Amino acid sequence: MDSGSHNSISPTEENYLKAIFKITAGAGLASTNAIAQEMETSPASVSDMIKRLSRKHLIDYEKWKGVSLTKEGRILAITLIRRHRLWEVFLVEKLHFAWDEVHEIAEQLEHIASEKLIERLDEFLGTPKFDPHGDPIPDAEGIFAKRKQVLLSELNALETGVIVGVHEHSTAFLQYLDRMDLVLGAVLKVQEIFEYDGSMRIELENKTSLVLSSKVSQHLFVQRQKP
Amino acid sequence: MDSGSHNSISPTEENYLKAIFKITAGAGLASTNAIAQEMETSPASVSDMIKRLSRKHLIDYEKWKGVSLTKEGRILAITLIRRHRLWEVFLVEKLHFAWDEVHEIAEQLEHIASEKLIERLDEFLGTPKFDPHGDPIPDAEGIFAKRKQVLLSELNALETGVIVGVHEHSTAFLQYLDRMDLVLGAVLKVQEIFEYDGSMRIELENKTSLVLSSKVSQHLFVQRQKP
DNA sequence: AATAATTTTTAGATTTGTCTAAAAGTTAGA
DNA sequence: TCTAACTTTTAGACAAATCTAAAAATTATT
Ligand SMILES: [Mn+2]
Ligand SMILES: [Mn+2]
Ligand SMILES: [Mn+2]
Ligand SMILES: [Mn+2]
Repeated sequence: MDSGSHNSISPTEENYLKAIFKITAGAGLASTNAIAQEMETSPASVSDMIKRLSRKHLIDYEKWKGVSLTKEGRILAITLIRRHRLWEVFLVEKLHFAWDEVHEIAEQLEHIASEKLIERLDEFLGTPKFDPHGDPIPDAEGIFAKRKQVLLSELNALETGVIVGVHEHSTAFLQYLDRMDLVLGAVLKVQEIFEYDGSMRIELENKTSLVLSSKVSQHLFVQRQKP
Repeated sequence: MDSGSHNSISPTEENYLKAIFKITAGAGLASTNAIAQEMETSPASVSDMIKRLSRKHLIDYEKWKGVSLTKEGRILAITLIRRHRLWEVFLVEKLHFAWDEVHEIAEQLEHIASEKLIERLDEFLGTPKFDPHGDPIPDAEGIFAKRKQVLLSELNALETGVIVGVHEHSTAFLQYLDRMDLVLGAVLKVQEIFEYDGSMRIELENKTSLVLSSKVSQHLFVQRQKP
């Protein structure tokens, strides 16, 4: 169950590990301030928590230097991400939640402690490789699926792509995409790119034509389609 | 969301409300000692918690007198029971857990706060009326399904009954029942009752004959079958 | 290099939930 | 009724997680 230290870990500690993983992208250093911002808490609280996580050997830490995850800490963080994304799949696929409604609930569900539960859930869902936002779901060994993807903004005129993920997870963005039928799996063709403001005109399969701001095209992941 | 008081309620507080509901069966008084036993904690801690719950108007309390749930506290307790039992159905029906494995996990899942989640789950499960142990699941208005049931020990010789629930939820008992094929829905006929120790011989549909101790027959709920 | 700005840590409080030990109140027995 | 047994409450401590304010260290600027 508790891979490594027999010390139990609280939901709060788990959230810190996830935050550090996110900041460091798995390896590298996270600053106190960056963690405080990610956790929406004060730097002083982060300093306290850093000591706790360090005592539990979940992070490496030297005063004034920033922190990095230990192997054990990284495994735990990836487990958390696996749980979070599997629950998101469950909420969307089985309970028919919209993709902008699931994050908050998964944020709670990810802390349910039962290895068997998550493996059964994975099986029940058909071992999905990506969550409803297109983010990869690490397998039981912690390996993330990889995929050739680029930002929509990197496509050139006349190129075709399939939407496979979002680079921003805000409710506002997700609801905007829904409204525009820019859902995962949608195929689009870039018609023209306006140098003036970086916006682009695209066409969907049903011939709908849309103009997307550069902010939108920079937050959508697509897979190039060779014609 | 928070029916009534805008004050948030912690998982611990929720567990206390469930304990008080269980002791009082919805109405009546619960003593400090009884709550301490149910919560597996000290009477001193219970005294502290009683003050907190009283301040939040979830229980009525006068020193030295014992506590009772307010309307709001009772609604919350029933909501918890609803969540717990719905999750147990999910774990058994969808994730194929055994009935003796689900309590601990449901004990965690019941604290996930999202009204929409539980209503969607209910729908997904087909609005079940009873959980895997035969306990009634209150509906969204807090109404428990009722059912004519008696303890197996109340049946007379030659009477027939269907197993509909258990009156004890220990792992040992549930696993014993599994081993004996005494599962929910099993039909049995009382063949004879031994006055010596109150044990009874029963026959299952597949003609298996078993002798059950009085301890077993006093912890199994059955529905009488008119022949 | 000296100073200013920023980042990080420490100090001291607070809330929640728990504990043990001791005091206070209630109930039951002789 | 008076004492014994019990239940319940209070007192005082502690760990987790947070906060604000202040001190210390680092980094950037002149
Ligand atoms: Mn999410
Ligand atoms: Mn996601
Ligand atoms: Mn249970
Ligand atoms: Mn149950």
